[in-house]
Amino acid sequence: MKTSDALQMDSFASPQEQLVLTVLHTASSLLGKHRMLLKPHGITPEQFNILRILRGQRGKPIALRDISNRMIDKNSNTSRLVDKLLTKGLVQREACPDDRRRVDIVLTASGQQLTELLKNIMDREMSSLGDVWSENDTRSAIEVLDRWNEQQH
Amino acid sequence: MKTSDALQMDSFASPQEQLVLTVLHTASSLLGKHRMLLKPHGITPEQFNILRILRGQRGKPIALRDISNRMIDKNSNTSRLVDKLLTKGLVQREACPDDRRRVDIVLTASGQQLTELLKNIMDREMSSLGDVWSENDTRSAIEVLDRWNEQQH
DNA sequence: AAAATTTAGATGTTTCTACATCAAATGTCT
DNA sequence: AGACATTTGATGTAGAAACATCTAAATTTT
Repeated sequence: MKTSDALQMDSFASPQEQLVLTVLHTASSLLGKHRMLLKPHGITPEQFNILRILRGQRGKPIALRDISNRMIDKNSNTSRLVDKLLTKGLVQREACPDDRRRVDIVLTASGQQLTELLKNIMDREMSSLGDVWSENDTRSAIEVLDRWNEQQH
Repeated sequence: MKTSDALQMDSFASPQEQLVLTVLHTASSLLGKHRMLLKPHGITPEQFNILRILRGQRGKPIALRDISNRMIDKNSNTSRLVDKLLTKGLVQREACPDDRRRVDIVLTASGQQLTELLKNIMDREMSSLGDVWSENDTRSAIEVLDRWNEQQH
């Protein structure tokens, strides 16, 4: 359902307002879909975000701080999200020798296994988007959105 | 900061994945900005969403159910959000004569006043987006995103 | 080196979300 | 009409976000 229909709005103050609402609505919808896909495995999208970051490290430990910096939602409380993953035995904490304030995180074997499984699920979902979004359209939409992001901070 | 820089990603599996992450990141960033703008007035973006819907009614009562349908985030618990607005004296509940299950909501005078103030703030914010987003680019980005939304449900 | 500042992470608190459940009113079906 | 299903909204609850605060360790300043 188009955003204007989903929100039952028949007019917008400006195309810019419409884009803002469309982005917010699309994000909420995408996140809902991700939540649904991950739920059977007891993982939230926020937790998966961390798993994906750790996977990108290919075994190299990464400090909690650096995980935070790479999160989609910078407000997420990475400390407590990692706690959840720890409880599930998916990640391990390691003391950081050269800076004792830091806490390094790595995937455990079962964490790697689950992450691969989830990544396959998510990749399949992403690749299905190719049917709706041509590469050109996709790139131009990215460019438009990022133009706003570049202005921030 | 561009999304790829903000997330410190140097490559994406596909442009489609990049767009998904860009949409999520942009939405989080937009929402953060809105939260910041509304905070001095004790209103969250979710609450403002309801105020904006009520404003669109121009005094005509609207059932809680219909507010839910028009919310950006369909998961929002409209019942409890309206409670917050009630406590602040911004809205009023009214019994609905023809269907006693329903609860109609209207803005109070002070609710109208605050909503106008907040709408001015948000409109000013939106119109500043015109500097980054040309009308053509904006329309095409909306079209691309909505193409995915149309596929859902 | 001592003092002051900054940084990394944990934790406390309040509010909100996500999800399930519940009760009452309405609608449907036979 | 009576039984069953659906709709509308409220509410209970676990967990997460938002925000502030706190401790320890490192860095900078003087």
